[in-house]
Amino acid sequence: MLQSKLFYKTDKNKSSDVESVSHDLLTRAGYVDQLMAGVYSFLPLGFRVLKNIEGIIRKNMVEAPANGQEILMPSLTPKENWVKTDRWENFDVLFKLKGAGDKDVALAPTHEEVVVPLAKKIVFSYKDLPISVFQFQNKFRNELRAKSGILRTREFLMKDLYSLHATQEDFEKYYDKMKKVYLSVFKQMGIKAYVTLASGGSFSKYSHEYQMVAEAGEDTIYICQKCKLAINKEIKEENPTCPECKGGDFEEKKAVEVGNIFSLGTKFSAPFDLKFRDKDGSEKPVIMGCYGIGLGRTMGAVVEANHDDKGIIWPREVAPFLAHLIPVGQDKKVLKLAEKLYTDLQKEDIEILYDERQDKTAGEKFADADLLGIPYRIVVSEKTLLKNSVELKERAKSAVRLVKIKEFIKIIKNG
RNA sequence: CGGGGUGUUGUGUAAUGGUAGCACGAAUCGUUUGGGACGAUUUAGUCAGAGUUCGAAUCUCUGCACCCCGACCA
Repeated sequence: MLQSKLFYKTDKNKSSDVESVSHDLLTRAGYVDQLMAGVYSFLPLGFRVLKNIEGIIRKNMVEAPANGQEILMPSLTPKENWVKTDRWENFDVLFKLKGAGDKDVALAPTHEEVVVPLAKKIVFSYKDLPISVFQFQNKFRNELRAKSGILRTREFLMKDLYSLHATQEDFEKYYDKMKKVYLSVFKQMGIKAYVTLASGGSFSKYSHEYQMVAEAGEDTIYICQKCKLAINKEIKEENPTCPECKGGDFEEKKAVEVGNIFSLGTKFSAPFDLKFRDKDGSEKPVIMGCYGIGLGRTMGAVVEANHDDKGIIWPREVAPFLAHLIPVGQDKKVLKLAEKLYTDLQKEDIEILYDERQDKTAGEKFADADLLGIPYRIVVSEKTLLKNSVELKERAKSAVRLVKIKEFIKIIKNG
Protein backbone atom coordinates (compact mmCIF):
# COMPACT_ATOMS: atom_id res chain seq x y z
CA MET A 1 0.00 0.00 0.00
CA LEU A 2 1.25 3.44 -0.93
CA GLN A 3 1.15 5.65 2.11
CA SER A 4 0.24 8.75 0.13
CA LYS A 5 -2.92 7.01 -1.10
CA LEU A 6 -3.97 5.59 2.26
CA PHE A 7 -7.33 6.84 3.52
CA TYR A 8 -6.17 8.16 6.87
CA LYS A 9 -4.62 11.13 8.53
CA THR A 10 -2.19 11.35 11.39
CA ASP A 11 -2.35 14.16 13.90
CA LYS A 12 0.42 15.54 16.04
CA ASN A 13 -1.98 17.12 18.50
CA LYS A 14 -3.60 15.15 21.21
CA SER A 15 -7.31 15.86 21.30
CA SER A 16 -8.37 17.68 24.45
CA ASP A 17 -11.40 15.42 24.65
CA VAL A 18 -9.47 12.20 24.84
CA GLU A 19 -8.53 10.47 28.06
CA SER A 20 -7.61 6.85 27.32
CA VAL A 21 -4.32 6.02 25.64
CA SER A 22 -5.81 3.66 23.07
CA HIS A 23 -8.42 6.22 22.08
CA ASP A 24 -5.78 8.91 21.70
CA LEU A 25 -3.34 6.79 19.70
CA LEU A 26 -5.89 5.05 17.48
CA THR A 27 -7.49 8.38 16.65
CA ARG A 28 -4.27 10.28 16.09
CA ALA A 29 -2.75 7.51 13.99
CA GLY A 30 -5.85 7.34 11.81
CA TYR A 31 -7.06 3.83 12.72
CA VAL A 32 -10.51 4.85 13.88
CA ASP A 33 -12.78 7.85 13.72
CA GLN A 34 -15.44 8.75 16.22
CA LEU A 35 -18.85 9.53 14.75
CA MET A 36 -20.62 10.06 18.07
CA ALA A 37 -20.21 8.96 21.67
CA GLY A 38 -19.57 5.23 21.60
CA VAL A 39 -19.79 4.87 17.83
CA TYR A 40 -16.75 4.52 15.59
CA SER A 41 -15.69 4.06 11.99
CA PHE A 42 -12.73 1.84 11.28
CA LEU A 43 -10.43 3.30 8.63
CA PRO A 44 -8.23 1.09 6.43
CA LEU A 45 -5.53 0.69 9.07
CA GLY A 46 -7.99 -0.10 11.84
CA PHE A 47 -10.05 -2.33 9.60
CA ARG A 48 -6.97 -4.37 8.74
CA VAL A 49 -6.25 -4.93 12.42
CA LEU A 50 -9.88 -5.87 12.99
CA LYS A 51 -9.74 -8.32 10.08
CA ASN A 52 -6.57 -9.90 11.44
CA ILE A 53 -8.21 -10.39 14.81
CA GLU A 54 -11.29 -11.77 13.05
CA GLY A 55 -9.17 -14.17 10.99
CA ILE A 56 -7.49 -15.66 14.04
CA ILE A 57 -10.81 -16.06 15.82
CA ARG A 58 -12.55 -17.57 12.78
CA LYS A 59 -9.86 -20.18 12.27
CA ASN A 60 -10.17 -21.29 15.88
CA MET A 61 -13.95 -21.34 15.84
CA VAL A 62 -14.11 -23.47 12.70
CA GLU A 63 -11.41 -25.97 13.65
CA ALA A 64 -11.77 -28.78 16.18
CA PRO A 65 -12.60 -28.84 19.00
CA ALA A 66 -14.87 -25.80 18.53
CA ASN A 67 -16.27 -27.11 15.23
CA GLY A 68 -18.40 -24.05 14.65
CA GLN A 69 -20.27 -23.24 11.47
CA GLU A 70 -20.32 -19.60 10.50
CA ILE A 71 -23.65 -17.90 9.97
CA LEU A 72 -24.92 -14.33 9.96
CA MET A 73 -27.97 -13.35 11.95
CA PRO A 74 -29.82 -10.05 11.63
CA SER A 75 -29.57 -6.99 13.84
CA LEU A 76 -33.27 -6.17 13.66
CA THR A 77 -35.24 -8.49 15.89
CA PRO A 78 -38.94 -8.69 16.82
CA LYS A 79 -40.20 -7.61 20.22
CA GLU A 80 -42.02 -10.87 20.94
CA ASN A 81 -38.79 -12.86 21.14
CA TRP A 82 -37.50 -10.54 23.85
CA VAL A 83 -40.79 -10.66 25.69
CA LYS A 84 -40.54 -14.46 25.76
CA THR A 85 -37.23 -14.37 27.58
CA ASP A 86 -38.36 -11.48 29.76
CA ARG A 87 -35.66 -9.24 28.37
CA TRP A 88 -37.78 -6.61 26.57
CA GLU A 89 -38.27 -4.77 29.85
CA ASN A 90 -35.31 -6.07 31.83
CA PHE A 91 -32.40 -5.66 29.47
CA ASP A 92 -31.41 -2.09 30.34
CA VAL A 93 -29.22 -1.39 27.35
CA LEU A 94 -31.63 -2.72 24.71
CA PHE A 95 -32.09 -0.37 21.76
CA LYS A 96 -35.79 -0.30 20.97
CA LEU A 97 -37.29 1.23 17.89
CA LYS A 98 -40.41 1.30 15.79
CA GLY A 99 -40.58 -0.58 12.50
CA ALA A 100 -43.13 -0.30 9.70
CA GLY A 101 -46.73 -0.49 10.87
CA ASP A 102 -45.63 0.75 14.28
CA LYS A 103 -44.13 -2.66 15.05
CA ASP A 104 -41.73 -2.79 17.99
CA VAL A 105 -38.27 -4.07 17.16
CA ALA A 106 -34.94 -4.23 18.96
CA LEU A 107 -31.40 -3.90 17.69
CA ALA A 108 -29.85 -7.09 18.99
CA PRO A 109 -27.34 -6.71 21.84
CA THR A 110 -26.76 -10.50 21.77
CA HIS A 111 -28.40 -13.30 19.78
CA GLU A 112 -29.94 -15.97 21.98
CA GLU A 113 -33.35 -14.62 20.98
CA VAL A 114 -32.50 -15.25 17.33
CA VAL A 115 -30.41 -18.40 17.41
CA VAL A 116 -32.78 -20.40 19.62
CA PRO A 117 -35.89 -19.94 17.42
CA LEU A 118 -33.63 -20.64 14.46
CA ALA A 119 -32.38 -23.89 15.98
CA LYS A 120 -35.99 -24.85 16.70
CA LYS A 121 -36.48 -25.21 12.93
CA ILE A 122 -33.43 -27.41 12.51
CA VAL A 123 -32.73 -29.37 15.68
CA PHE A 124 -35.27 -32.15 16.40
CA SER A 125 -33.27 -35.24 17.27
CA TYR A 126 -30.32 -36.27 19.42
CA LYS A 127 -28.71 -36.96 16.06
CA ASP A 128 -28.70 -33.22 15.39
CA LEU A 129 -26.61 -32.59 18.50
CA PRO A 130 -24.17 -31.31 19.47
CA ILE A 131 -23.97 -28.37 17.12
CA SER A 132 -22.20 -25.01 17.24
CA VAL A 133 -22.85 -21.92 15.17
CA PHE A 134 -21.12 -18.58 15.31
CA GLN A 135 -21.06 -15.20 13.67
CA PHE A 136 -19.19 -11.94 13.47
CA GLN A 137 -21.79 -9.28 13.82
CA ASN A 138 -22.38 -5.79 15.09
CA LYS A 139 -24.02 -5.68 18.48
CA PHE A 140 -25.97 -2.73 19.80
CA ARG A 141 -26.01 -1.84 23.45
CA ASN A 142 -27.35 1.49 24.56
CA GLU A 143 -24.82 1.91 27.32
CA LEU A 144 -25.74 4.75 29.64
CA ARG A 145 -22.19 5.90 29.37
CA ALA A 146 -19.85 5.04 26.53
CA LYS A 147 -16.23 5.48 27.53
CA SER A 148 -12.55 4.98 26.87
CA GLY A 149 -12.71 5.19 23.08
CA ILE A 150 -13.32 1.81 21.50
CA LEU A 151 -13.13 -0.01 24.83
CA ARG A 152 -16.79 0.59 25.62
CA THR A 153 -19.01 1.45 22.69
CA ARG A 154 -22.69 1.30 21.83
CA GLU A 155 -22.19 -0.49 18.54
CA PHE A 156 -19.43 -3.05 18.29
CA LEU A 157 -18.28 -6.05 16.34
CA MET A 158 -18.54 -9.26 18.31
CA LYS A 159 -17.91 -12.90 17.63
CA ASP A 160 -20.62 -14.90 19.30
CA LEU A 161 -20.77 -18.67 19.23
CA TYR A 162 -23.67 -20.74 20.55
CA SER A 163 -23.32 -24.42 21.35
CA LEU A 164 -26.27 -26.80 21.69
CA HIS A 165 -26.01 -30.08 23.55
CA ALA A 166 -28.12 -33.08 24.45
CA THR A 167 -26.73 -33.38 27.97
CA GLN A 168 -25.12 -31.25 30.66
CA GLU A 169 -22.11 -33.60 30.60
CA ASP A 170 -21.60 -33.08 26.90
CA PHE A 171 -21.90 -29.34 27.38
CA GLU A 172 -19.33 -29.31 30.16
CA LYS A 173 -16.81 -31.23 28.11
CA TYR A 174 -17.24 -28.75 25.28
CA TYR A 175 -17.09 -25.78 27.63
CA ASP A 176 -13.80 -26.96 29.07
CA LYS A 177 -12.36 -27.30 25.60
CA MET A 178 -13.57 -23.83 24.65
CA LYS A 179 -11.96 -22.47 27.76
CA LYS A 180 -8.62 -23.60 26.36
CA VAL A 181 -9.44 -22.54 22.80
CA TYR A 182 -10.12 -19.03 24.03
CA LEU A 183 -6.84 -18.83 25.88
CA SER A 184 -5.09 -20.00 22.75
CA VAL A 185 -6.93 -17.49 20.56
CA PHE A 186 -5.62 -14.58 22.59
CA LYS A 187 -2.16 -16.08 22.68
CA GLN A 188 -2.24 -16.32 18.89
CA MET A 189 -2.96 -12.60 18.80
CA GLY A 190 0.14 -11.90 20.84
CA ILE A 191 -1.94 -11.05 23.88
CA LYS A 192 -1.62 -12.26 27.42
CA ALA A 193 -5.12 -12.89 28.74
CA TYR A 194 -6.08 -14.38 32.09
CA VAL A 195 -8.94 -16.81 32.50
CA THR A 196 -11.03 -15.22 35.17
CA LEU A 197 -13.66 -17.03 37.14
CA ALA A 198 -16.82 -14.94 37.33
CA SER A 199 -20.29 -15.39 38.64
CA GLY A 200 -22.79 -16.08 35.91
CA GLY A 201 -25.01 -13.07 36.39
CA SER A 202 -28.74 -13.51 36.25
CA PHE A 203 -28.76 -15.52 33.03
CA SER A 204 -26.30 -18.28 33.52
CA LYS A 205 -24.96 -20.68 36.09
CA TYR A 206 -21.34 -19.69 35.84
CA SER A 207 -18.95 -18.05 33.43
CA HIS A 208 -15.34 -17.32 32.68
CA GLU A 209 -14.02 -13.99 31.57
CA TYR A 210 -10.87 -13.41 29.58
CA GLN A 211 -9.12 -10.43 31.05
CA MET A 212 -6.20 -8.58 29.58
CA VAL A 213 -4.12 -6.67 32.08
CA ALA A 214 -4.12 -2.93 31.32
CA GLU A 215 -4.26 0.20 33.46
CA ALA A 216 -7.22 1.59 31.52
CA GLY A 217 -9.31 -1.46 32.32
CA GLU A 218 -12.67 -1.10 34.02
CA ASP A 219 -12.33 -4.38 35.88
CA THR A 220 -10.19 -5.48 38.78
CA ILE A 221 -8.96 -9.04 38.79
CA TYR A 222 -7.06 -11.05 41.35
CA ILE A 223 -4.44 -13.37 39.93
CA CYS A 224 -3.58 -16.40 42.00
CA GLN A 225 0.21 -16.44 42.24
CA LYS A 226 0.23 -20.20 42.54
CA CYS A 227 -1.93 -21.45 39.65
CA LYS A 228 -2.36 -18.21 37.65
CA LEU A 229 -6.14 -18.47 37.60
CA ALA A 230 -7.70 -15.08 38.06
CA ILE A 231 -10.92 -14.33 39.86
CA ASN A 232 -13.06 -11.23 39.75
CA LYS A 233 -14.24 -9.12 42.64
CA GLU A 234 -17.50 -10.97 43.36
CA ILE A 235 -15.73 -14.30 43.55
CA LYS A 236 -12.93 -12.81 45.68
CA GLU A 237 -15.52 -11.62 48.22
CA GLU A 238 -17.01 -15.07 48.46
CA ASN A 239 -13.72 -16.98 48.54
CA PRO A 240 -10.74 -16.09 50.72
CA THR A 241 -8.62 -18.70 48.90
CA CYS A 242 -8.22 -19.61 45.25
CA PRO A 243 -11.16 -21.84 44.17
CA GLU A 244 -8.79 -23.79 41.93
CA CYS A 245 -5.72 -24.52 44.03
CA LYS A 246 -6.65 -23.06 47.45
CA GLY A 247 -3.70 -20.71 47.32
CA GLY A 248 -4.16 -17.43 49.14
CA ASP A 249 -1.69 -15.11 47.46
CA PHE A 250 -3.36 -12.83 44.92
CA GLU A 251 -2.00 -10.07 42.77
CA GLU A 252 -4.48 -7.28 42.11
CA LYS A 253 -4.57 -5.87 38.56
CA LYS A 254 -6.70 -3.59 36.45
CA ALA A 255 -7.91 -5.41 33.35
CA VAL A 256 -10.03 -5.20 30.22
CA GLU A 257 -12.56 -7.95 29.59
CA VAL A 258 -11.96 -9.08 26.01
CA GLY A 259 -13.93 -12.32 26.03
CA ASN A 260 -16.51 -14.18 28.02
CA ILE A 261 -17.94 -17.69 27.99
CA PHE A 262 -21.18 -18.75 29.65
CA SER A 263 -23.05 -21.79 30.74
CA LEU A 264 -26.65 -21.11 29.76
CA GLY A 265 -28.26 -24.38 30.74
CA THR A 266 -31.89 -24.22 29.58
CA LYS A 267 -32.36 -20.51 30.28
CA PHE A 268 -33.07 -19.84 26.62
CA SER A 269 -34.14 -23.19 25.28
CA ALA A 270 -36.94 -23.32 27.86
CA PRO A 271 -38.81 -20.10 26.95
CA PHE A 272 -38.71 -21.02 23.25
CA ASP A 273 -39.45 -24.66 24.00
CA LEU A 274 -36.37 -25.86 22.15
CA LYS A 275 -36.41 -29.63 22.67
CA PHE A 276 -35.08 -32.72 20.97
CA ARG A 277 -36.19 -36.35 20.80
CA ASP A 278 -33.69 -38.61 22.56
CA LYS A 279 -32.79 -42.22 21.76
CA ASP A 280 -35.41 -43.57 24.14
CA GLY A 281 -38.12 -41.50 22.49
CA SER A 282 -38.41 -38.96 25.29
CA GLU A 283 -38.38 -35.20 24.72
CA LYS A 284 -35.64 -33.23 26.46
CA PRO A 285 -34.62 -29.59 26.56
CA VAL A 286 -31.49 -28.55 24.70
CA ILE A 287 -28.55 -27.47 26.90
CA MET A 288 -26.71 -24.37 25.71
CA GLY A 289 -23.51 -22.43 26.06
CA CYS A 290 -22.45 -19.11 24.62
CA TYR A 291 -19.01 -17.73 23.88
CA GLY A 292 -18.23 -14.13 22.99
CA ILE A 293 -15.25 -11.99 22.01
CA GLY A 294 -15.43 -8.23 21.45
CA LEU A 295 -13.19 -7.45 18.48
CA GLY A 296 -12.96 -3.69 18.75
CA ARG A 297 -12.40 -3.88 22.45
CA THR A 298 -9.67 -6.45 21.90
CA MET A 299 -8.03 -4.07 19.46
CA GLY A 300 -8.20 -1.24 21.98
CA ALA A 301 -6.88 -3.45 24.74
CA VAL A 302 -3.90 -4.47 22.60
CA VAL A 303 -3.01 -0.80 22.22
CA GLU A 304 -3.47 -0.16 25.92
CA ALA A 305 -0.97 -2.91 26.65
CA ASN A 306 1.44 -2.25 23.76
CA HIS A 307 2.57 1.31 23.26
CA ASP A 308 5.20 3.81 24.26
CA ASP A 309 5.32 7.60 24.31
CA LYS A 310 5.77 7.71 20.54
CA GLY A 311 2.92 5.49 19.48
CA ILE A 312 1.48 2.03 19.05
CA ILE A 313 3.56 -1.17 19.07
CA TRP A 314 1.48 -3.87 17.32
CA PRO A 315 2.15 -7.55 17.90
CA ARG A 316 2.92 -8.88 14.40
CA GLU A 317 -0.07 -11.23 14.51
CA VAL A 318 -2.57 -8.38 14.38
CA ALA A 319 -0.51 -5.56 12.84
CA PRO A 320 -2.11 -3.77 9.85
CA PHE A 321 1.09 -4.31 7.88
CA LEU A 322 4.14 -6.41 8.66
CA ALA A 323 6.67 -3.92 7.36
CA HIS A 324 6.97 -0.20 6.78
CA LEU A 325 9.28 0.71 3.91
CA ILE A 326 10.79 4.17 4.12
CA PRO A 327 13.19 5.67 1.58
CA VAL A 328 15.16 8.61 2.91
CA GLY A 329 16.64 11.36 0.79
CA GLN A 330 16.13 12.29 -2.85
CA ASP A 331 18.80 10.13 -4.43
CA LYS A 332 17.43 8.51 -7.61
CA LYS A 333 19.14 5.19 -6.97
CA VAL A 334 17.65 5.04 -3.50
CA LEU A 335 14.15 5.71 -4.81
CA LYS A 336 14.59 3.13 -7.51
CA LEU A 337 15.72 0.55 -4.99
CA ALA A 338 12.77 1.37 -2.76
CA GLU A 339 10.39 0.81 -5.66
CA LYS A 340 12.03 -2.54 -6.36
CA LEU A 341 11.88 -3.61 -2.73
CA TYR A 342 8.23 -2.65 -2.62
CA THR A 343 7.52 -4.92 -5.57
CA ASP A 344 9.69 -7.74 -4.24
CA LEU A 345 8.10 -7.68 -0.81
CA GLN A 346 4.64 -7.83 -2.33
CA LYS A 347 5.70 -10.84 -4.38
CA GLU A 348 6.77 -12.48 -1.14
CA ASP A 349 3.29 -11.86 0.28
CA ILE A 350 4.64 -9.51 2.90
CA GLU A 351 2.07 -6.87 3.78
CA ILE A 352 3.91 -3.67 3.28
CA LEU A 353 3.18 -0.01 3.76
CA TYR A 354 5.40 2.05 1.48
CA ASP A 355 6.04 5.62 2.61
CA GLU A 356 6.84 6.97 -0.83
CA ARG A 357 5.93 10.57 0.08
CA GLN A 358 8.65 12.79 -1.29
CA ASP A 359 7.56 16.02 0.32
CA LYS A 360 8.11 14.66 3.83
CA THR A 361 11.38 14.80 5.68
CA ALA A 362 12.94 11.76 7.30
CA GLY A 363 12.02 12.98 10.74
CA GLU A 364 8.36 13.26 9.93
CA LYS A 365 8.31 9.84 8.30
CA PHE A 366 9.97 8.24 11.31
CA ALA A 367 7.59 9.97 13.69
CA ASP A 368 4.64 8.69 11.66
CA ALA A 369 6.13 5.21 11.57
CA ASP A 370 6.50 5.17 15.35
CA LEU A 371 2.93 6.39 15.77
CA LEU A 372 1.51 3.78 13.38
CA GLY A 373 3.42 1.01 15.12
CA ILE A 374 4.08 -1.43 12.26
CA PRO A 375 6.42 -4.17 13.55
CA TYR A 376 9.30 -3.77 11.07
CA ARG A 377 10.70 -0.52 9.74
CA ILE A 378 12.87 -0.79 6.66
CA VAL A 379 14.85 2.30 5.76
CA VAL A 380 16.77 2.66 2.54
CA SER A 381 19.10 5.58 1.94
CA GLU A 382 22.38 6.45 0.22
CA LYS A 383 24.12 5.30 3.34
CA THR A 384 22.54 1.83 3.34
CA LEU A 385 22.83 1.53 -0.43
CA LEU A 386 26.62 1.85 -0.22
CA LYS A 387 26.65 -1.33 1.82
CA ASN A 388 24.08 -3.18 -0.27
CA SER A 389 21.93 -3.19 2.81
CA VAL A 390 18.77 -1.89 4.31
CA GLU A 391 18.32 -0.64 7.82
CA LEU A 392 16.02 -2.86 9.81
CA LYS A 393 14.39 -1.72 13.03
CA GLU A 394 11.78 -3.48 15.08
CA ARG A 395 9.18 -1.15 16.51
CA ALA A 396 9.33 -2.96 19.84
CA LYS A 397 13.10 -2.59 20.13
CA SER A 398 15.49 0.30 19.99
CA ALA A 399 18.29 -1.51 18.17
CA VAL A 400 18.89 -0.69 14.52
CA ARG A 401 20.78 -3.11 12.30
CA LEU A 402 22.04 -3.12 8.76
CA VAL A 403 20.99 -6.21 6.86
CA LYS A 404 21.99 -7.30 3.36
CA ILE A 405 19.23 -6.74 0.85
CA LYS A 406 19.24 -10.40 -0.09
CA GLU A 407 18.66 -11.51 3.47
CA PHE A 408 16.26 -9.18 5.15
CA ILE A 409 13.11 -10.64 3.61
CA LYS A 410 13.93 -13.95 5.25
CA ILE A 411 14.49 -12.25 8.57
CA ILE A 412 11.15 -10.45 8.45
CA LYS A 413 9.27 -13.57 7.45
CA ASN A 414 10.70 -15.69 10.21
CA GLY A 415 10.20 -13.06 12.89
C1' C B 1 -29.61 7.62 35.01
C1' G B 2 -27.26 11.15 39.18
C1' G B 3 -23.18 14.63 39.54
C1' G B 4 -19.27 17.68 37.38
C1' G B 5 -16.83 19.95 33.20
C1' U B 6 -16.19 21.79 28.22
C1' G B 7 -17.92 23.71 23.33
C1' U B 8 -13.56 29.42 19.07
C1' U B 9 -11.23 27.55 11.30
C1' G B 10 -9.91 20.35 9.80
C1' U B 11 -6.74 19.92 14.80
C1' G B 12 -4.61 22.36 19.21
C1' U B 13 -5.08 27.05 21.55
C1' A B 14 -5.43 32.90 22.70
C1' A B 15 -8.58 36.93 23.21
C1' U B 16 -11.21 38.07 31.27
C1' G B 17 -17.83 43.12 27.80
C1' G B 18 -14.56 46.88 22.99
C1' U B 19 -10.23 45.18 15.90
C1' A B 20 -11.53 37.19 16.63
C1' G B 21 -5.17 36.27 16.87
C1' C B 22 -1.32 32.30 16.92
C1' A B 23 0.60 27.30 15.79
C1' C B 24 -0.21 22.80 13.15
C1' G B 25 -2.85 21.10 8.82
C1' A B 26 -4.41 22.08 3.73
C1' A B 27 -3.14 24.89 -1.14
C1' U B 28 0.65 27.46 -4.59
C1' C B 29 5.82 28.72 -5.53
C1' G B 30 10.92 28.36 -4.32
C1' U B 31 14.83 26.38 -1.27
C1' U B 32 15.37 21.80 1.57
C1' U B 33 15.67 16.11 2.81
C1' G B 34 18.51 10.49 8.54
C1' G B 35 14.20 12.17 13.90
C1' G B 36 8.08 16.21 13.18
C1' A B 37 12.81 21.80 7.75
C1' C B 38 12.70 27.26 5.91
C1' G B 39 10.66 31.64 3.36
C1' A B 40 6.62 33.98 0.70
C1' U B 41 1.47 33.99 -0.53
C1' U B 42 -3.31 31.82 0.43
C1' U B 43 -7.28 29.07 2.98
C1' A B 44 -10.79 28.49 7.00
C1' G B 45 -13.78 29.66 12.98
C1' U B 46 -16.93 31.82 18.04
C1' C B 47 -22.29 24.66 18.77
C1' A B 48 -27.77 26.40 17.87
C1' G B 49 -31.54 29.74 19.44
C1' A B 50 -33.29 33.58 22.60
C1' G B 51 -32.12 37.48 26.14
C1' U B 52 -29.11 41.57 28.73
C1' U B 53 -26.02 45.64 26.63
C1' C B 54 -24.25 51.33 22.79
C1' G B 55 -21.36 46.83 22.04
C1' A B 56 -21.26 39.53 23.57
C1' A B 57 -16.54 34.25 22.03
C1' U B 58 -16.93 36.46 26.98
C1' C B 59 -22.86 37.64 31.09
C1' U B 60 -28.09 35.05 31.55
C1' C B 61 -31.64 31.29 29.88
C1' U B 62 -33.09 27.08 26.79
C1' G B 63 -31.58 23.30 23.66
C1' C B 64 -27.83 20.19 21.51
C1' A B 65 -23.08 17.76 21.56
C1' C B 66 -18.78 15.76 23.68
C1' C B 67 -15.58 14.44 27.94
C1' C B 68 -14.89 12.90 33.14
C1' C B 69 -16.64 10.68 38.09
C1' G B 70 -20.41 7.46 39.95
C1' A B 71 -24.28 3.90 39.23
C1' C B 72 -25.24 0.13 35.61
C1' C B 73 -22.99 -3.78 32.54
C1' A B 74 -24.16 -10.93 28.44
